[in-house]
Amino acid sequence: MTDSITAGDVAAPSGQGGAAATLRIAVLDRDSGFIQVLSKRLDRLGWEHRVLASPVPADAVVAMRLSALVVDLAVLGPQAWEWLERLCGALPDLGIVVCTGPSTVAQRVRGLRLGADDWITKPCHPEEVIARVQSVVRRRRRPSGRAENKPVTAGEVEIRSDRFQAFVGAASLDLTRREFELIELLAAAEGRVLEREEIYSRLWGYTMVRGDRSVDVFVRKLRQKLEKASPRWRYIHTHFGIGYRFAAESLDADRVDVDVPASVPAGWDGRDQGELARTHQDRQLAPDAL
Amino acid sequence: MTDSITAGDVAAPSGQGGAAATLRIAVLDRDSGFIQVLSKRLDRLGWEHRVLASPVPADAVVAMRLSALVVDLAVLGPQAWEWLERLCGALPDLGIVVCTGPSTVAQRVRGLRLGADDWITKPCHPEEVIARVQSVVRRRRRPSGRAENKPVTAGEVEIRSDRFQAFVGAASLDLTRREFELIELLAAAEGRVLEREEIYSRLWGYTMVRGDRSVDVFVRKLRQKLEKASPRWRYIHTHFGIGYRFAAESLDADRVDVDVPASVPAGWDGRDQGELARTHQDRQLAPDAL
DNA sequence: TAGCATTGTGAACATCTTGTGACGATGGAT
DNA sequence: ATCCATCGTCACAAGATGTTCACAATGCTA
Repeated sequence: MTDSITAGDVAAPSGQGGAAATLRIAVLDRDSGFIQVLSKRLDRLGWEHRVLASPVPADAVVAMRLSALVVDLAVLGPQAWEWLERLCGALPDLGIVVCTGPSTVAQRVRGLRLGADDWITKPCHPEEVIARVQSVVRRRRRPSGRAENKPVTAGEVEIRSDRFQAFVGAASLDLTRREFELIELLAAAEGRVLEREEIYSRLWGYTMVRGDRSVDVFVRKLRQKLEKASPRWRYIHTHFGIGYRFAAESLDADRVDVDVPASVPAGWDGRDQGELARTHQDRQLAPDAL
Repeated sequence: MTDSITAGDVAAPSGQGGAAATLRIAVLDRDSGFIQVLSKRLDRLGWEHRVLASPVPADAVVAMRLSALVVDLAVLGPQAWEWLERLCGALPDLGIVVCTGPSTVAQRVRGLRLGADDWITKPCHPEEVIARVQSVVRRRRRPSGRAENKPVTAGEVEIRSDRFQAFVGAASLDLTRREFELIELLAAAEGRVLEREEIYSRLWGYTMVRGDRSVDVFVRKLRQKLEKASPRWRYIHTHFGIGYRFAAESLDADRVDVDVPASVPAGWDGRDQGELARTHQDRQLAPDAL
């Protein structure tokens, strides 16, 4: 929206390979001494960072794609709480570290309850600020074991996180980054329905605005590539008014294959397969398909 | 910016349908005063917690299946760092909050780098400890959300919130979003009568205008689908002038099955089953049915 | 039993959602 | 500087879902 910092996009929250990803930080503060010292440290660490001197609208913060934000509530003035609450609501994935002057226990508790991840009282040592930011960010990327994950298979496709790519046999689906993130996310949900909002916030890192069609568009692109590579299967199922569900289902009439064995009793729906083949719209499978 | 900590001061951001999951906490400390006050607070919150007085081997901590651990490094003695590092390595998902006496910046940074999620300096207010523990735990269980809920069963139907759908055996009821929300709401009420106004406001989010028939219409749609999928049962009962009640009742003459035992007094109405089968209308239950 | 109020029904109508193809912006690579 | 891949937004069309309405059926009260 407003501006980007420098380099291309920072690793999406979900993403990240093994190496310590570069962090992208913003500091919202006016204390020039503090800023100067902190900036110097951040530079040395190689973290992308920028300094904001005045309350930035939550939307603008969203556009910055930050890993974390260090903020002095004093800069925000009277609407500090409101601002904080809105920001936390819009960016559940953003690490927020309040670093501000003397405060009461009640204030700190309130800030933390509103969604702040940490609260540091000034004066403080910049090294501690950095350590706490790291701590906050560290927790965010939980399933760090991406590298160790075995490849996931569903129907004919094999999703290999180590290559950021999906395959059918030896052929690559040639997925782009977003497409891969999407299929990975869906497949990881193991047949659960994921709401659009959740998909969006996990892929893009912030809250979806009403009317955004990005998820739909990427689902279509993914479907096209899946269809081309594995025409006899359906993988992504639409749940009207809700979102999408990933489950490999064979279109071959003689049997109903699903990536989860021991699952679908035949005659799962009373609908004929033909209709399934015609549309992505989908009825639920048996509950025990999980 | 002044405020006190009153009871329901700030709703947890996670708020919404799912009741705040019970947390399981351990406190490793010897400061009896601190422990006593903190325990009292934890009790009131309904969190499961236990107090440990001496360094517990990491394996033992694993077995406790904690959400978070509050620890005073002083208890650990000289091997505190080593212990901390081992624990963090073994349980990357465990929230670790160090709560200990005066320390240097270097010590705090070291602790945080080793894997601690937060560091509180004593003396401190127990409310702040709790708020920081919540903050630490908050992000850890984000993606779970709705998936945690076990499926609800009533009569022949199984309501699965992870699929936004209800099933009878292997067959889906093919509910739309609103229909599903309705059955979910009714079923969650466990046999209580829900007034129209309440149903409306919980599903639509605003208050019902007089004369709005939406709830009735959706009840009918739901009934149709339930009837088709499970003809020998009645699930939604009308309470004239009030609203609806969800309870699985078998139409088979030999016995009256109800999903909520002890709710419907036998011979609950003096009506014969035949009439029940003919209409949805339903007399009030005995007062204790509430 | 009559009469009014409440609820059940079916269908028409209004909205909202999703699938799709195309386009312009952006950033990296050649 | 130019070319290419990717992304995200639009506008449109086809469907699905949600709402409203008129009327029938049922319940409650006088």
